[in-house]
Amino acid sequence: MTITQLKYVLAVAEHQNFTKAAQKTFVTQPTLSMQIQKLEEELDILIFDRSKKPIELTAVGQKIVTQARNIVNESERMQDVVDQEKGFIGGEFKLGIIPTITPTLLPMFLKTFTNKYPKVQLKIEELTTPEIITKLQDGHIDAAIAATPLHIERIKERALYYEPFVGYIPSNHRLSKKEKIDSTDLELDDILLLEDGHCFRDGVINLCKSSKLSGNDKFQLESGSFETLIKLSNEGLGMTLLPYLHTLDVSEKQQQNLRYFNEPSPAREVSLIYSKSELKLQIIEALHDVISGVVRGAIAFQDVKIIDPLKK
Amino acid sequence: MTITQLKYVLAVAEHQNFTKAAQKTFVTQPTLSMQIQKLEEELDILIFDRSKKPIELTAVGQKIVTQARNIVNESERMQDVVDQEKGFIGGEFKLGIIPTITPTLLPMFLKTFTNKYPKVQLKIEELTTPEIITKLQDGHIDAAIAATPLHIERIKERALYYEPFVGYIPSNHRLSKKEKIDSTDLELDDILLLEDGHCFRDGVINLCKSSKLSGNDKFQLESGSFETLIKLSNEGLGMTLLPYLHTLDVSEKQQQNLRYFNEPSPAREVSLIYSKSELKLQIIEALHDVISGVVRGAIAFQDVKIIDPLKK
DNA sequence: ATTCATCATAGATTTTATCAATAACAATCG
DNA sequence: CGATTGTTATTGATAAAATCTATGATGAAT
Repeated sequence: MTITQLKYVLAVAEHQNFTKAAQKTFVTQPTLSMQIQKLEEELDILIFDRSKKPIELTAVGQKIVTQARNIVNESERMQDVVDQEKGFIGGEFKLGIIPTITPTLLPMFLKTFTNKYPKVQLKIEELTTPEIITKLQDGHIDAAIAATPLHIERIKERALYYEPFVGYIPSNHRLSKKEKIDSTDLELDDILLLEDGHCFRDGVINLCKSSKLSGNDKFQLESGSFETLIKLSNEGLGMTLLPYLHTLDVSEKQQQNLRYFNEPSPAREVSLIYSKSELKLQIIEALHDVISGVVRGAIAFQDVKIIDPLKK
Repeated sequence: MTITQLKYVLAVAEHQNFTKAAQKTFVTQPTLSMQIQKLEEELDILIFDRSKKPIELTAVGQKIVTQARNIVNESERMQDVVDQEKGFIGGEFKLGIIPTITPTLLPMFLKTFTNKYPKVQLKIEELTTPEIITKLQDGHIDAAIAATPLHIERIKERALYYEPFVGYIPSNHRLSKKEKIDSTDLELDDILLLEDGHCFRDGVINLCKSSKLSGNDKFQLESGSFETLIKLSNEGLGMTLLPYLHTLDVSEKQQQNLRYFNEPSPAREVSLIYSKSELKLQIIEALHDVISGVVRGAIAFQDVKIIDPLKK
């Protein structure tokens, strides 16, 4: 049994296809076939059921894959051990970020980080929360930035900051007169939301439910960006909710439409999350320090009430 | 990095000598040198300090060895995973036993076990408790039977039975008249003990201390076997203490010299202990079931008071 | 029936691990 | 101080293996 063989097994298990797995592992398909056969022979058991289309893991195969992940993870951590001892912080690091955070947060810390840790090659990918979770578990990304708490097994969370929601309320809206709004004021019907799949949407829906209405969805426009939402809102189609950091970017004129919540302001917790296997922990800690340092100045709310991003 | 290379590193780290490590791993010394050099090159760090005699691990080397143990352990568990799924219980299994348990317990369960699990090749080694601890941690034995609790990190304990101490008191002894003895009756000066290194000895010393005397060692005979102790005791050199199972073997005449303790009788807890990595857990469980089943009939004491084997 | 997608097999090739022999080095001893 | 011993490193040869290209086999889809 070799580590290489185990990596091949993981690749095939993931893609359910020898040919694709071969491409991903940069070898030819026969190489994969042979090596996996050798492993199956050594363990004297079938890992894959090749009669099914697409190919499937056998019952034992499932457990073998789990154990293989263990071994491969541990083996990849060897370089971490050495790096840590050398005080070296570098190498490729894949970071996932949810779309509602990227445009505001990324510019805030990216330059600082790459300056401070020039040897780290950050590969940033915009992903939804569910995508992040599976990719973390499969080891396709090293860490991610998402709204928490997620309460997911084998995923660790390290809070970066707490970001309050802010109401964006056009002048013709019923709440426009209020200087500060309250979560009990919200009615799901007249809030413009991001399209489905964004966890920010779920958080907001959850927020409304907890106050008043349980949403009859007769009229709803949904968009993928806050820019669009603001424009729609200006057209008189309803209010919307923005994450605080986003409000720093809106034009001066539109700033007047912002209405903060009475404290405790509803907020989302934004965390750096990563697998419990804690690969590349040095880089994760470096990221955490840079980001929370950079954000600390920008957000200074006292009392917030965290909204659960997953509860539906 | 290959699993083989990691095993070589572990072997050299253990023997502090390439030549010996090569013999233990059944390859030639140049093979070891080369493979370890390759690994050092790949990680770009020195694992061994070859200037020291005998050879030493570098600081990073220490951590690499720890991580290598992880990986090698996990990789060896792969076969376990398969075996478990197949319901197969077999293979080589190295079991350590402390000398004060072997002669009585081994005959009780060995035949039953090998009959029930003919595919397991038990390799039994008699070892002292400290030897067992290091060998468990180094992965040289799979499990061991010893007096517990040990309170050692990374070692799990599964109690097999509780074995009371029994006094062996020759007719001329001051306690001979009593039908049942009490731990407060014991005086360290007149108890014959096994030689140093046997944890049974430590347990007994501890027992006395907790009652009366803190031992001025002006007169002490020490032996390596209970047989000898009994004979010495018969010569009038003092009483001794025997573990209960051992008393089943003494001659009828000598049975009359046995004095049980008032309940709660001091006792030792005997456990199957194994590394937290839980390799070959199926066999460990099989062993546990067989042994505790076989002993259950032999020992039927109600109330015992466990003596700590390590507290000094 | 033919095509397509997919995995297995065969034989050639390259890479790698291992070995035997020996060199290099350091410590020890006479 | 040189010889000896115990140790690791180096070298070149050999065996083992991993991988590749080309092709065969199989089953599903057209």
